[in-house]
Amino acid sequence: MSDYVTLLKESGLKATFQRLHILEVIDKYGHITIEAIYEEVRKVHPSLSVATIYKNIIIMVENSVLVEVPIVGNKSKYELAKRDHMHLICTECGEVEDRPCSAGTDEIFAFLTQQEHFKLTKQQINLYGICSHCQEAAAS
Amino acid sequence: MSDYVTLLKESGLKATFQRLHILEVIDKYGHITIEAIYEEVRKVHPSLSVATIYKNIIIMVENSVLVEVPIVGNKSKYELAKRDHMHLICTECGEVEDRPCSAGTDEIFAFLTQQEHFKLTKQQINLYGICSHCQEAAAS
DNA sequence: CTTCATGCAAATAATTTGCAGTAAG
DNA sequence: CTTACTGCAAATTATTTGCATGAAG
Repeated sequence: MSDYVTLLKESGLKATFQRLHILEVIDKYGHITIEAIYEEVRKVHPSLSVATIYKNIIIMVENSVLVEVPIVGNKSKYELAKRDHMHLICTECGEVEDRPCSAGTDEIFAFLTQQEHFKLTKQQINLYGICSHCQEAAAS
Repeated sequence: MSDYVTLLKESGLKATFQRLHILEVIDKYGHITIEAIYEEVRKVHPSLSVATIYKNIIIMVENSVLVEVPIVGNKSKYELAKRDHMHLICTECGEVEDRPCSAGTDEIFAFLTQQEHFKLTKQQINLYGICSHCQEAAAS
């Protein structure tokens, strides 16, 4: 799994134990808050400081290793950078799941971009609702 | 303009001077941060406290009078609740503009919802990029 | 070696809370 | 009247910063 080393170096960042550990935790959970990363990471590496997490999240977002997913009514979560996708965000349990962008949205956006003279750099499509799991739980 | 009184009452909230004032500021700016609301509002009503702004934003979001628009790398902005639309968010100047959801996206989402058994309650489509104004400014 | 990253503690910023006083309906 | 709202100050939480030490390349 540790080709995070390559990823970091290609981004001009040193591959420290702390960064690799943070990346592994994010990968494991898919989408995770800073606070949760901190709690998870310090199980293995108790001396790792919050300041280090903040500094690293910021620099890894700047270098497009990570992506911030801001969430209505909650703290932002972070995910590994990957090709465009949508988020299904459950407002009950807070889980975030990725889904491919439906065919067609690309064209719509491309059109909008040209018509608007808006230089698109990033899109975030976030669908909020109740996941099937929480719906089942509510039905009992 | 002050049919915010009706809006608030229908939502079960008292129509205080402070709330009306906050709503007018949000309407005037379209999309605005809590901090900016505070600065704007205290020009007219210097004794209005930040705590009041926070409490009111929270309760008006809960009652669907307002909508939070979380923004990557920045504080959330708030807007009056209105029918679904997209946001064009300029990463240079921070401006947010509304655009109608392109025809077609509704169907895509409806389909996804059924297929996923995900009970959709809200969608946020945020397109980040550089607005035409900032592109021109950069070209000089 | 040299540069960049870490960890700590302190500083700052953001948000929340409790409560006594006030205004809305 | 009665309930909900405001404003203040204090408490809490979140984030940032500076700097001496340590690790990566």
